[in-house]
Amino acid sequence: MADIAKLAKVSAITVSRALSTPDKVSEKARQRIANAITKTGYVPNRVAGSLASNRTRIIAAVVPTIDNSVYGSTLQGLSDVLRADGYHLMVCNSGVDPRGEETLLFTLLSHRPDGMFFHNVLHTDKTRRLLRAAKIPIVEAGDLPSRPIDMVVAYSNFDSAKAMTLYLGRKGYRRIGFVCNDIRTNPRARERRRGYLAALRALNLPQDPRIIYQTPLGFREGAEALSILTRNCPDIDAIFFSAELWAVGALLECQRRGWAVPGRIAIAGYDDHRIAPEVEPTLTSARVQRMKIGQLAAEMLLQRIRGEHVEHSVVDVGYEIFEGLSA
Amino acid sequence: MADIAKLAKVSAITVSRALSTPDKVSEKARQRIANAITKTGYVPNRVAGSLASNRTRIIAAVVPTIDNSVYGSTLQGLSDVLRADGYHLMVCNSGVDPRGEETLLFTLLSHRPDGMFFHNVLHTDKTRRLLRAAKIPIVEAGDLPSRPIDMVVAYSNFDSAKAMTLYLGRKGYRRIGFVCNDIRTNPRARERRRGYLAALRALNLPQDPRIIYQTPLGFREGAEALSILTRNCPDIDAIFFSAELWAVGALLECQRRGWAVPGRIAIAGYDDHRIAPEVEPTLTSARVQRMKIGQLAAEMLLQRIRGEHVEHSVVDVGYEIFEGLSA
DNA sequence: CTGTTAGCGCGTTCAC
DNA sequence: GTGAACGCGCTAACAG
Repeated sequence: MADIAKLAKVSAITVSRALSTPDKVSEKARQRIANAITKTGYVPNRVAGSLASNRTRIIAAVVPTIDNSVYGSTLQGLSDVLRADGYHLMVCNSGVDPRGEETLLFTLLSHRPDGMFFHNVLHTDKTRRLLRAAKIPIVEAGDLPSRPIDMVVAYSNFDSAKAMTLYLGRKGYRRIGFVCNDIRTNPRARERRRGYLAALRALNLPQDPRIIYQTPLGFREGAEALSILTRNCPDIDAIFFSAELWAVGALLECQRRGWAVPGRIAIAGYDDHRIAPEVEPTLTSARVQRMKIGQLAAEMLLQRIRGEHVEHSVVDVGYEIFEGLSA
Repeated sequence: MADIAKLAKVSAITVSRALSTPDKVSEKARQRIANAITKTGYVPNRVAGSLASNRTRIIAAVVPTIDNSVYGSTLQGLSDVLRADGYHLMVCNSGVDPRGEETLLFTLLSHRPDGMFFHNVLHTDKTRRLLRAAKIPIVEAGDLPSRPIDMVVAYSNFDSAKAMTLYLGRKGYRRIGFVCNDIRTNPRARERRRGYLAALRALNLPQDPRIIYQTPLGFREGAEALSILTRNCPDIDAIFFSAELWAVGALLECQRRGWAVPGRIAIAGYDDHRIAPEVEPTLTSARVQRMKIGQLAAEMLLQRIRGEHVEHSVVDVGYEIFEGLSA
C-alpha cells in the first residue's frame, strides 16, 4: 500500500479511503490511485485491515451438513445477500459430536467473524458462553428455539406439522400415520412429531403407535415405511411423511403397486424442493422457504453489523400447506 | 493474550507457543496457561496471528452454485479434510458473469487465503494474472484443463460422455438422443457434447440435431426433453441425459406415461448422487466421485502449504459407467 | 478533502 | 525451554 501511496503521490490513509469510502476522496486522487493499483497489481490485505479496524467482513455459518440441498439453499441465500455487501461466508458442518462443536466454535471464533449463523438448535452451556462473550450478532435457524441466543429466522416444526395433520383431518382422513427421523438425535423430528400428536388430539383421533414410524431419510425408506404402516394397520387411510424424500418414495411405491393416491391411501409430505413438484399426483406438503431463511438471516446480520436497529429479531418465515392432489 | 501471560506468569510468546507448538513448552507452563485460558475464556485472535505469520489457515473455494448437491459433496470433502488440519473453508459461487469473477477473486484474495479451489475451468487473463501473483497453491476441478494454472483434480467430461454413449451403442441402441446444459455458458456441457458426438462417429451413427437438446437443469426440464425428443424423432430408442436431475425427471415422466424403461426407451444419466439410486429402474449413469475430488484437492493443497512435494499435481479421478437397469 | 500518529495482537528472529 | 524487541499492513482518531 505504501507503494501505491508513493506512486499516486498521496499518503497511505488516502489510499485506504479510496478503497473503502471513495466518496471521501477527491476525483483526481482517486484516479491516480486507481491507476497505480492497476499498474502494480496491488491487492489490499484485508487481514491487516481487519486487525486495525476490528472487522473481518466474514460471517461464519454452521450447518448440519454442507452436502444437503436443503441447507445448500439456505447457504446460497446467505451468500448472495452477504456478497452484495462485501461479506464472505466461512462454512462448516457441525457433525454429530456435541463435543466437536465446542472445538469447532473455538477455532471459528478465533477468526473473529463479524457474525454467525447456525442451522441448529444448539448448544451446550459452554457454547452459549463462548458465543455471548464473542459479542457478535448471531442468527439461529432450524426451529423456533425456546431460549434464543440472539436473533432467529425460523419456522415452527411443531405448528407446520400440526397444520398438515389438521388439514388431513379436515379432508376426512381418520387413520393418519406419521413418519419422521430418529427423535433422539433430531430435534426437528421431535417437534414435528409433537405437532402431529397435538393435531390428533385436536381432531379427537386416537394415537396409534403402530402407525408412527422412525426411519433414516431416503426414497427407499419411504417405500418401506408405506409397506410397514399399511401392514400394521390395513385401514390406515393417510400417511404424513415429515420429509420430501420419504413421501416421494412412498408415492413411487404406490405406483408400482397400482394403488390409487389418494384413493387407496393419501400421502402428505414436508418440504418440496426439488423432487416433489415433479411427481404424479402433485404432493400435498408443508412448504418452507429455505433460501429465504438464508437471505433474511444475512439481512438481519448486516443490519446489526451496521449498528442499525433490527425491528424483529425473531422472524418466523412460516410455512404453507400446499394443497396438492395426493391428499 | 497479555492477560493470559500475566496470569500464568510467563511471557506472551510462551502462551503463543503453548497454543501452536505445545511440545516446545514445559509441562508446568502449559498447565498454568491452560488454566488461565479456561478461567478467562480467552479466544486467540487468528487475525493478528495471520498478519504476523502470513498464514491465515483459510482456503477459498469457488463453485458454480452452492445450492447444488453435486458441488455440495465436493465442498463437504474439502471441508472434512481441511478441518482435520485446522483449516477453514471460505465459500463462494461464481455465478455466470465472467466480469463478476474478477471482482470476486480480488476480494477473496484480499483475505489472503493459504490456498484456493475452483470448480471451473477458468478464466480471463486478468484472473490468471491475479492468481499467479498470489503465489498460493491452487486446485482446479471440473474438467481436465488444457492450460492448468497449478494443480488439477478432475475427470474428463469428454471421455466419460463418450464412454457412456459407446456403452449405449454396444447395448444395441441406434437412435441415441443427448441432453445437456447451454453449451455457450457451460464448458462442461460443451465437453460432454463433444464426447457424445465423438462416440456417434465411432459407432458410425448419424448425428441428428433433432435429438440433441440444451435446457436448464431440472426434473421438469428432463421430462420436457423426453417429450420433445420423442416427438421430434419417434423412433428414438435411448437418451443420454448429461445430468442426474434430467434423467430422473425423464424416468418419472415415463412412469406417468406408462412407458417401459428401457422397453419403450432407454435412459442414461450422469452422476447419481442422491436421487438416482432410489428410482426404479436403477439408473445407468456415468459416475464421478464428487466428494473424493474435494478430499484429494484438500490433501494436495495441505501438502503444498506444508512445503511438501506433491507427487502428481494433475490427478484424474476418472469415472465409472454404472450399469443400471434403465439402459 | 488530506495527513500524522499510534496502535491492532500476534509471530518471527535472535538472544539467552 | 524461555524472553525482548520488532514489525506484519492497515485504519481509528485526531488535527489541519
